Amino acid sequence: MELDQRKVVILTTIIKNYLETGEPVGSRTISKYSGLNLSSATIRNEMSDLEEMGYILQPHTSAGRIPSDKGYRFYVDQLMESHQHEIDDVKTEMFEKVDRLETTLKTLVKNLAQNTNYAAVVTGPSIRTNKIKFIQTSLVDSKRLLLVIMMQGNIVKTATVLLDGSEELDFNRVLSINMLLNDELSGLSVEDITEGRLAQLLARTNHKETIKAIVSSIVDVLDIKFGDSQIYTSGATNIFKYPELTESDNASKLISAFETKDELAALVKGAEERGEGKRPIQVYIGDESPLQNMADCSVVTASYELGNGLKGTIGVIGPKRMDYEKVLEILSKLQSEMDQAFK
Amino acid sequence: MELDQRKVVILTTIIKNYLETGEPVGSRTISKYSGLNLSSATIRNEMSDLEEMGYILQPHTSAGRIPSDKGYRFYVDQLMESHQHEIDDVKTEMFEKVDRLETTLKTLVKNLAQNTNYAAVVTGPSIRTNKIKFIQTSLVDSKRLLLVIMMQGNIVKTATVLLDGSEELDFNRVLSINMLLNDELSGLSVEDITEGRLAQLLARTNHKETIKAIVSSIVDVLDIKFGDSQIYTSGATNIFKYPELTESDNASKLISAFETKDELAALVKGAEERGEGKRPIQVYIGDESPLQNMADCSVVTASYELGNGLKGTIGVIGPKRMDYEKVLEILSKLQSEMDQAFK
DNA sequence: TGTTAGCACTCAAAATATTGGAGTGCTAAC
DNA sequence: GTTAGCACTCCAATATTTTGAGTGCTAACA
Repeated sequence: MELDQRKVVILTTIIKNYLETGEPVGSRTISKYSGLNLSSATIRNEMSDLEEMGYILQPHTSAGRIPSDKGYRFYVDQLMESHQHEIDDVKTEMFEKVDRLETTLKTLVKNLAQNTNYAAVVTGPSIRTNKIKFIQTSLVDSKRLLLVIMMQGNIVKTATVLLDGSEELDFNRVLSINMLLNDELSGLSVEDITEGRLAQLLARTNHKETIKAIVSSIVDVLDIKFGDSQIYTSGATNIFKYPELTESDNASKLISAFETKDELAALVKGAEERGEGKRPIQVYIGDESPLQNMADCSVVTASYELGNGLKGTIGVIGPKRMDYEKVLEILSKLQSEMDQAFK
Repeated sequence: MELDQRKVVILTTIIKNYLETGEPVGSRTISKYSGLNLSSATIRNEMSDLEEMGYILQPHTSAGRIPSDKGYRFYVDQLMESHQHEIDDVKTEMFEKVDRLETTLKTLVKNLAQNTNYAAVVTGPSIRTNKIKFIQTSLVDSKRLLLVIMMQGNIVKTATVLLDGSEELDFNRVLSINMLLNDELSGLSVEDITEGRLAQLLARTNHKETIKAIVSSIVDVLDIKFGDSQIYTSGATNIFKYPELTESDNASKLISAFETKDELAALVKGAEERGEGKRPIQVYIGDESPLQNMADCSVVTASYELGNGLKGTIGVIGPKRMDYEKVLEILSKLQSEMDQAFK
């Protein structure tokens, strides 16, 4: 059977109506609002076809129809087509304009949640692949060094290094250690700090123990798992606005995912990687998402790039009957707002 | 009417039973489990008295009784009495043993939620009253300084200072600026940084614009509102385990409080201040809590002290039928664990 | 005088029955 | 190909009944 123009109109009408109301849509409703001027009986015939083709389904006999995942997929693909220019715009360059990335991301995620009325998640660039700009240590007391690392994009990480006290340090020695560290390590990412590098470093100093402790701290701070990578969420409570996400213990599971964040991080990062080379906005509908908990949700992700390989992701999580059109629009709007913020 | 021994036993039995089951308790149950060897009829007479006195109430005629807030209050006060030694123990000194306070607090709050099955919240010491240990700035590029501040308790804050470029800086100039800053500001809290201080500082330097920018950054970073002060939460989803907190849109409100955190911060801080000079553990039952959203909850808070005026609070939020005994116990246990952690 | 058995009564919650209406599929006529 | 009409289905809302836990009161008892 073929999906002709009339069927497309009917399918779209069903979906749009269902997005608004969340109730199954009956033939009479479509007959009235599709603009096709067909009687409900005719519509019924077409709906029967659409159901057979898998685009819509009945929750039970004698109920109206609701879109299936396949139906949503068709709708979203169509939408992506017609918003192509906006979508391609999202990828943007804002490297080095960043001053307080953290603050910006927090604001961003908040706006996103408020504007969409869905839950929002934003990840900052991964530090694992980010490169060290400079390193600085300073003496806190006889057994402690304060370690400050600045990464590309002006992201700062700090740690305290505990010393065993076997090597005496003073201001000048710390200064030379700093010079050595910067000389050897700046421009590298954690992944670049190999055994070989370390050996090379140690060959150039008398303070071997101290250097060992510092480097191990550096790796510690930067070599963190998914879960700990910068991830901000907002609007988790928005899911309470959609009954289909709240029934039984769905709500509990979803909220829990937002509380622990690592599942979310994996989801969003996964989207980023899978999106490699593809369009920068991706939509997962229901089961398409890799997460069990999200089987009743749709997830829309957009990646952004700060340049120099620093990438992050913005995501919106809501019910399957999400207002996809609005979400796509907002994602591209936020992009330009971020541009403003980093001017 | 007097609350004699027998009435106390009955009241306690009602409360304990209700804590376990969450269901109204009837006279027959008490007759069986109180150990009093009285018939249900006698118990009924006593319950009638207890109700008149306001310790218990009936959700509706011909239902069993549940504790009123007054009843809970009586029970908790009694409990506090018998656990006095544990409770007084909670106040502890761990100043300067702290190495990564942040990590510890995160672990603490997680443990607390897991052990109690309630929601947990922990606040770090307020930075406003914390004193500066040392300050360090370093040149990032011609228009940017990296500012690192270490506070008492080895809490580190960083910021980037934007310069207008009117004053040229080099390594040695930054060094002298650092010395000056430490000389003038270390040992002070933000509250101590007055106009007078600033003037005094400026009198000693040629880099007036730079110093102004730096000090304003320092104040910015440290002089933050309640909401931004260190606050960690965990186990918000535990509230789904208690139906009485989930019905209608209670859950939504509670979870939302956990998401935004500032209300929570206010609650917990408030407890800390109101607890000034009193016992270090406090219990708020239902309406006793200053927060609307928490009217159906009980909140137990304990304050800890790192010494030198650095105080924080640990809180547990759960249903009114909270296992108060267990919570009090766990709070004192966690305290000793923290001691261990900081050895 | 305090305790208890017994009984009539109450009321929420669970189980069951009733109804209404939105929606469908099918058929026959246009 | 389109449509009116009709019998049929089934959810959801409402009403009804049943059940049982619990109460208060009274009268008898130790």
